[in-house]
Amino acid sequence: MGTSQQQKAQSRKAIVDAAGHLFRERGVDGVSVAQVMDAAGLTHGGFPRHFASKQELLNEALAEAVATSGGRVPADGVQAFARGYLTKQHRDNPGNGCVFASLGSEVSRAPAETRHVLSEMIQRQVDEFSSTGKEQSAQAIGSWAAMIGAMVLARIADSDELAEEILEATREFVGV
Amino acid sequence: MGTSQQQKAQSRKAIVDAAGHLFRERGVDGVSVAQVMDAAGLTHGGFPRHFASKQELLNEALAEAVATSGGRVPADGVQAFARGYLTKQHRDNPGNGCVFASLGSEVSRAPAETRHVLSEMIQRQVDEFSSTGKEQSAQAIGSWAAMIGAMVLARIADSDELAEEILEATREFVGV
DNA sequence: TGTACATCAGTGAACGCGCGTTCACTGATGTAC
DNA sequence: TGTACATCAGTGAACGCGCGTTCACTGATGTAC
Repeated sequence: MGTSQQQKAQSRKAIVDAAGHLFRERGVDGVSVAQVMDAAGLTHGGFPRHFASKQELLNEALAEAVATSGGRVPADGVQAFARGYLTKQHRDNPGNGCVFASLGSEVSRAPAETRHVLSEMIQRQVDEFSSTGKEQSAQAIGSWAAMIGAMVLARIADSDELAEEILEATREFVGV
Repeated sequence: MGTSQQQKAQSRKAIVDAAGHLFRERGVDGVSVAQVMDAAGLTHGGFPRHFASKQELLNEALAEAVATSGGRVPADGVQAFARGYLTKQHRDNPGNGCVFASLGSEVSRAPAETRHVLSEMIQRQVDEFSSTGKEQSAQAIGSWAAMIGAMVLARIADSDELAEEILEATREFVGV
């Protein structure tokens, strides 16, 4: 089964998309390359035609996931962003949500290259916040951190009441 | 090599302690049972004399780790707690630090029993905060979430400057 | 206090299993003439 | 426009490896008498 260059690009995109969603849902170690390929509609043997290793796929999937989900917080609209972030909808759908909340503790132990990809995205976010002045910047960074921590706690909580209590308190705390 | 009941209790404690530290340092999937046993000064074959599975050890190690590290935040001293939490010292020593920052995203996907152990500890913490009144409680929960999120971000950051910037901003945000 | 014996913590080899990765093969793509 | 051929995306079987777990064995513990 040969395939055109266009089809190859589509396959690659399907693999990155599937990986981005599955990794956030089940963790990097909780998803095999074969499962990612299966979700992309392919068999696992074709994987090396697109990526040298699972690690390389992870780097790309994370960059893509941060870019296309709530990875970027507008400096002048942190509170509006928080309103959408601190929700049951987000809590129950990690696959489409914030990478730092779903994979944060895992990627802090990832190889240097993977950490670097995310570190640069954090740097860019902090820089954007910084452009608004020192005090506003601390407010924005602190609120961002609170959102991430609250989502982590809300997802560990095994009762909806407790999860909602945490999200509600954090909404109030960041001024939503 | 037979061993007394007292020695068995010591071995069990050594295993739980080693697991608590290693899991926080390298992640649950990043540490094998054999490595935990080795760190406890034993060989892996003796593991089933103490725990039915790695899962069961994880439950106990997490409970112990939360109890003996910064798992419990005093309701009337959140800011004092934050001062010790939001430090380079804590960032560089996950093995002794906050379980939610080092394993938060992993355990949100753990089996029900594991999540339950941690969920109860979160509930107890939230309840303690709640005893201080509604507005103070939201402040405390929000600050706690901000500490956890900030530590996650600071650990992903691959430059000390960026990490310090995040910790400093969050210190300011929570009023330290 | 001694002696015989059952218990069981700990050892080290072995187990099956799923993983990331490799590879011979296939057949459509798309270029050369 | 046709024809011959090299390329290579994708398939499916196979690879070595580390994992959690199991097990026969050992010898000190500590009880029964």
